[in-house]
Amino acid sequence: MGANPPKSRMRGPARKAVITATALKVFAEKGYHGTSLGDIATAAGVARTVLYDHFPSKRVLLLAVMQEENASLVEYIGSRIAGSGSPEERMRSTIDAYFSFAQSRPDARKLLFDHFAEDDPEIRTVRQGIRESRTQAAMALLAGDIRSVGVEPHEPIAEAMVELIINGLDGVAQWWERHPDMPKPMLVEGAMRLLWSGLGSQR
Amino acid sequence: MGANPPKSRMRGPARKAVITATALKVFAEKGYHGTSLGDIATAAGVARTVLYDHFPSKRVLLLAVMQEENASLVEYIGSRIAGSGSPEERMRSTIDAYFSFAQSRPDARKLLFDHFAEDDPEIRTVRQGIRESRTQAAMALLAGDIRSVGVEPHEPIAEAMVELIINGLDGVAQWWERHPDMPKPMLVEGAMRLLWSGLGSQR
DNA sequence: CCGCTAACCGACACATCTGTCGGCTAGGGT
DNA sequence: ACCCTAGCCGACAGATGTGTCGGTTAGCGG
Repeated sequence: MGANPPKSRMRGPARKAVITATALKVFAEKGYHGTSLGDIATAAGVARTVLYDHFPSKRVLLLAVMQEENASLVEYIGSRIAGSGSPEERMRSTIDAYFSFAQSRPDARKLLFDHFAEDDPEIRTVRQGIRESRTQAAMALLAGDIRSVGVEPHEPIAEAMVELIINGLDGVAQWWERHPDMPKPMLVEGAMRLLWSGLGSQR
Repeated sequence: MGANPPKSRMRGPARKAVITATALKVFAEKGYHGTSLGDIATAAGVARTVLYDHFPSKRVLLLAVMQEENASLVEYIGSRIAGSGSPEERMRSTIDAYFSFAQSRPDARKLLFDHFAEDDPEIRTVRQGIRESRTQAAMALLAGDIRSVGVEPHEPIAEAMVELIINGLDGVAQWWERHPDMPKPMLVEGAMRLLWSGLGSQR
């Protein structure tokens, strides 16, 4: 996969970075149980045991990659939310930011969103924490809009509505991966039409 | 897990039914790669090799269960869609039907929706077919509503919007499983508020 | 009551995967 | 120029999982 012939040695941190980047790709594609450390090692161009020089186990490797990519997602979205503008504009820019992330880092999106039903208890716990923090962040963003349709943000139903929005948008991102020709602005427009205006609005 | 002592022999079809029912539970909980035939056999109260008397391989077993449960879902929803009433009423009853299904058959929902990123090529293909037919069915249901907001149902963006709705509703169903105290009518109301009225509607 | 089919199971062969251990050597530090 | 550490690897042990084969027996049909 990479340029093997040179066979040069890397420094620890550099090799570790190669490993996490490769692990992201493979885990995203095949899921936790579906990938072996051998898969990752081969794809990264090193012997399998090298992975153990950097991570004590397969589980810890996945966890490290998940934490890393989640931080990256948070940073990515956080840095491009429009602080000002109308509520509508703010929501539009957030949706736009998420779709941008999905486009520029498809593996990260898959790792964080597509494999939520893994069975390992410890992984489940971490994943649950990530999801909850994500839901809370979205809740904070949408609190005003939710209130404006007559639901108080602290009510449980508000959380369910936020889940609908998050999962719905990710569903669009998944669809986009299968239909990459669709221009992003059109997707944003379609999502806004549904979530902001609603299907019941006459035209 | 079951009443073992009697140790009575079952007829072929009855045993097969026990196996598929058990396989549904275990696959739904742990996913394809996460479950072994030993897990299923133990949970079903038989020796592992008995599974091979009914299915030639693990993959075929999963595929059989998926087809079966998908048929069940289609039948369930199809039989309770309100044929008459306003577009709004029709949408509400469909959402209600899906939430009812999610509540009465949680394992089936998980098997069909939560594990969409399995890696086995053949499984992927079948799963993709199931999803496409589901999207088309929803599209047929929503065609009128989609058109009424200015999007033609044959445009690709319409498909993306349907994906948003489906994935969003399933996100609510997932949330409901973690918060079972929420009464269903309230969930339906919340989903309608978002998808029908939209967040932008003043109150 | 008896035989025979179909249900059931234990044991085996083979493959794959995780994690460990000790050895080799590239290449930076001195 | 040499050392010696940090990066890299092959080989091994143990666990787990799939699929096969042949034997055993429950219990239905005659």
